Amino acid sequence: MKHALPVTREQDFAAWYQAVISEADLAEESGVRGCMVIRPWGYGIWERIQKLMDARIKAAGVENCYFPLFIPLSFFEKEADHVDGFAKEMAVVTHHRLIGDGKGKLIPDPDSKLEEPLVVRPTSETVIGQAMSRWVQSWRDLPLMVNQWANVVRWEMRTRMFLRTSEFLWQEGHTAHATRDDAMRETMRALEMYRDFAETALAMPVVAGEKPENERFPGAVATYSIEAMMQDGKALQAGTSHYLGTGFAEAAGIKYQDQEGGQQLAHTTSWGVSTRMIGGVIMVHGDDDGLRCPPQIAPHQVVIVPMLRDNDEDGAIISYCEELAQALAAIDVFREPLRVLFDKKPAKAANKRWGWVKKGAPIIIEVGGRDVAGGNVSVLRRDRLYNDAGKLDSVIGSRDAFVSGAAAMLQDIQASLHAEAKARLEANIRRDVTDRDALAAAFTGDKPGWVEIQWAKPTGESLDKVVEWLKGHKLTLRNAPIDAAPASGTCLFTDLPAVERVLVGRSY
RNA sequence: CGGGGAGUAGCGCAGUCUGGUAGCGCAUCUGCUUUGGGAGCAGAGGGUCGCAGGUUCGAAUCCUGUCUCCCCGACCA
Repeated sequence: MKHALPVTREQDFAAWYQAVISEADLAEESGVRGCMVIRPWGYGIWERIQKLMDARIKAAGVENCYFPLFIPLSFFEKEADHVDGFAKEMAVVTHHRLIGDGKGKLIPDPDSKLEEPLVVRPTSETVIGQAMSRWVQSWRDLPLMVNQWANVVRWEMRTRMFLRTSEFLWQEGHTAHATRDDAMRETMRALEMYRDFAETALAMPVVAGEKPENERFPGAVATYSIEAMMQDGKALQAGTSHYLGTGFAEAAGIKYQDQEGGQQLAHTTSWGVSTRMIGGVIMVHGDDDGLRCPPQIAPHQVVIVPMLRDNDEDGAIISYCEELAQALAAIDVFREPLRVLFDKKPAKAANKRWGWVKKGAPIIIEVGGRDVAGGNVSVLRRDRLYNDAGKLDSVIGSRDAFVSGAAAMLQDIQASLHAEAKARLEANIRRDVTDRDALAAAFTGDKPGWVEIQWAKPTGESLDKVVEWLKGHKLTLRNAPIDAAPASGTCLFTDLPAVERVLVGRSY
């Protein structure tokens, strides 16, 4: 069977991933290390993610705001664990002016050196904490819940488009609460928001759980994540929510006067999802013909491609398509107007069709002269492109029937993408491994999936030993699923009674 | 940041060892012919060979430096 991409998932998953990004016009290299140009189709997907996530954030009573890109270096020095975690990957601004070097080049003007270097934000806990210390005076000011949509920079050693870029786009929620319980409730609310968003909007099944101590956000008391399984079995951390305790409040001075008149430190949280989610969508839903974009986040849900012949029939085809587009745009699906594009670009119809296949438009409609004459449309569903004979499954049917069923078809595509991914996730989590040799053996195949094991939740040196053993097998602890079955038996690393279960897997 | 590979037309590549001022395929453009479906034939346009120095009468080719990408490792909310 001929496929649209030059390489299949089976042949080389990493090369396939890059092929999807390039062939679907999602993003491209920028010439700056680890930084990508997000092209309109990729950015359109991000805008959809923003729109749907932003609604959920606001529904929880969190308000949007914006903080500066530059953070004074000294802000990071106040929280020791936090600076340890980020120091190695920060971009720093030290000068504010350029001068000619006399040889036609520009260099930073030594006279323009900043008194205090400015860090390009890797995350904004410190600067937002500073503001919170001004905004919070009384118990009546709590909870304080803000979010910002922003870009951040982390100078990672090894970058991969969407998955780990030097600069990336995200939202970061930051909240301050009077009590530990309130802050924990918010931490779990954000986690559940992400879990539901991934499953519903992205059709991407995930496992929500608590990260082990060694995987915690620098400075956090507890870190929770949603983990998604890619088609090669690897795990992708697709969102995180942190309970920060009072450490950041202490560093920034977020204190409030309680009802008894005493001074108390606030309990803070932070949580975020980023453009990494797009990488997850690619690796969960993509196939050998490109991306399969879940309808909820597809910039165009239905694309109409006219089969023009440069003859007298063209006018009729164009008006037929325009009327079809209008009829579709009047439909609501997922509680929003259906997004339809009539692709009038002057290109060969077959090339346009394959272009939309690679981009992953959920439904591609082809309209030729015979369709117009018969009141029909040719429908191609991206989630199941080929029929049993291995041919493109382009189904000719009545235009009116298609229009009245379009919303249901999009919902069906969203559901079938989710079901397919969910089945794969469940089929690839093993729960029968009880010793270390078996654990290592479980990861010898090509697509090993994950293993859920009994876990005594060791800490400190005991945990370090476990992590070292795992590292020797290229494995990591993903998270302790919050909805896992109760622990039973002994931890295969420590031989102590298990207190919970934890997922082990390879990761991105 | 360590080891390996690579940067030549929009894309994919050859040419580099053995220096003599650039070639192929796809794409693009034009014309003709086709057409329920990623078309055929003919012709045309497009590159200071990643960048900066150096050697040389002459550099894609040799030397030095540098940037970016890919793979493995280290690192990683």
